[in-house]
Amino acid sequence: MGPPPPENPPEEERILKLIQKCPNMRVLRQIHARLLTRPIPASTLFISLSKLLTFCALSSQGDIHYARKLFNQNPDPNTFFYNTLIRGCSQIQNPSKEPFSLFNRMISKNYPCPNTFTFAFVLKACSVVSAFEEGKQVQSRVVKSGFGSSPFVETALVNFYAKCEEIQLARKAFDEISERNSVAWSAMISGYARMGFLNEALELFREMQMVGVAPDEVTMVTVVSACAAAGALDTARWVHAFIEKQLITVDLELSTALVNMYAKCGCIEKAKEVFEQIAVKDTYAWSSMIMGFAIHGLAEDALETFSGMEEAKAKPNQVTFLGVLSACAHSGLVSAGWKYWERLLESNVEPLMEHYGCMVDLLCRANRIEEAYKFVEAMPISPNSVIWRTLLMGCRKNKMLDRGEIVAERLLELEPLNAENYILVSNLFAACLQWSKVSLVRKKMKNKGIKAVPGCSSIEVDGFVHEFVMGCWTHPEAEDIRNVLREISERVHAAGHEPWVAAVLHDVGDEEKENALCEHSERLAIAFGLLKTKAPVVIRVIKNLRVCPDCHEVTKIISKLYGREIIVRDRVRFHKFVEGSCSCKDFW
DNA sequence: ATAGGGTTAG
Repeated sequence: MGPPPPENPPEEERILKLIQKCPNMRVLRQIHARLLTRPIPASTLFISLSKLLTFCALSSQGDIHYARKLFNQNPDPNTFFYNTLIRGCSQIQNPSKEPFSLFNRMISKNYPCPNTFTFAFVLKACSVVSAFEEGKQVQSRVVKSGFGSSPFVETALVNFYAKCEEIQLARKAFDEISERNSVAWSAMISGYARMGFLNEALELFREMQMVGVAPDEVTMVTVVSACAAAGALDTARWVHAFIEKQLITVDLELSTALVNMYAKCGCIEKAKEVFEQIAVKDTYAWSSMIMGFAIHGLAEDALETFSGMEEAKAKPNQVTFLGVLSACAHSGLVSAGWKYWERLLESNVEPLMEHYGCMVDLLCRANRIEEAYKFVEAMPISPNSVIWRTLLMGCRKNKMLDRGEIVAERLLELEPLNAENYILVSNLFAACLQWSKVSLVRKKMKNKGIKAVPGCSSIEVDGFVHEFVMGCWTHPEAEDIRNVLREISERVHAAGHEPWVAAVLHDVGDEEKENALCEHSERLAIAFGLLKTKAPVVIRVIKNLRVCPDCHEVTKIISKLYGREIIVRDRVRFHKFVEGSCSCKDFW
């Protein structure tokens, strides 16, 4: 028999014990009330309130409103109080610049003094909302404070610049770190990955290993994402093999990144294989797979996967529904699309602009332009330019001049400085043979001095990504590429293809228009692929815009004439050209 | 108490 438990432990001990295992807000409120009504030593009260604040601000069971209340009730919040609230309110659903205001309050009152935790948290908070100006102010305080050499602050700074897409500044901050650990390397590689700079990301990854820092699973996620963004399959396979050889833990995040990588690199089978090996799949993993099927035009697989997700009791989120709806759109499954739209409305997921966009796309691809227009008119949120462009593309395809002109007007008043819009409107008029209106649009565009975003295509050869910009001949092997293009042009012409010159906006003669078509970036990339590789190697091209109708036709013909499989990932989906036809069945 | 990671319409 041990000693009997003390019958009346002191109140403060009981309270500290309660806080220790505080399970939810209800209990927390009770504790808080007790703290305020019982006589408790000041030091205990102080520790208790700190713990309560930490729970409210950071626990998934917490409540940020209550955290703010606790903070505001404190007449003299110390640095820890500030830090905790700064961190807490950057982790909520819709974070604002509130963390920066809190930081500013410390600075302007000159009390309490920020420490390395403060700087790391507030920089993180700025990165979450891409508050570039605010973050720069924090940075200048970091310099003055002398905390600039903390590895946490240094890494937070790299991450902040990277998230604001200030990649040069990120690199500068990274280069200034004296002791780089894997966290710092990952932050920098992640920055390159998000910008789609595969070559830079890989170079840094190699350098990291050269200086003897071991990559971990987070590093690999960033490298895998870089491969996905670039659509570089050879490198992707190498990276996957590296992960297996180095026995790097393939956790849920890395698995999901791999699924996405293979899907974005055009290897949907491999994506599926990785996906099926995930033991417990969460919403991200399911969504990634569904989206993968969608961009490959495999609607049935996408919808089956969605059913699997429901059976597995994983909760679909906004991205999941985007995948399902775009899968329906890409395959012309109108009634299925409506069905899932209903499901979306029934769920707790709030439909975003993107979901409306999918529905408009679904209807337009199925040539139900009037239905799509009515759908847009009934939208509870004001349609954005993407919605109008989608409608306009539908009008162009169906040569609906009157409806198209109405849509064009809405589009141009909403976004009068985007070259893409003028090109689209001009294409509508060209499709309807309204040549005088075509030249009017061109003039308008010229007068406003608007320049089109150039088409840009890339192809990976021997582990290096080669980029081609429309009409740009700066590649070292430009002369050889030009010769290949000339040969393609002749052979395609001999096969009876007539170029679709309406796709060219320049005020030039037909022959020049034809030449301009031949300089579309995907043609340069494909020509380079023909030059540098031999069958059965698949020519894989990534393009920043959508494939133009003429290039789509020509690529089909090339695949037949040259006996090459060509896979083009454009802005919205994959096109797999084999033996003269495309996997999209000309529906895109 | 700190820094780096996965899905996102046309």
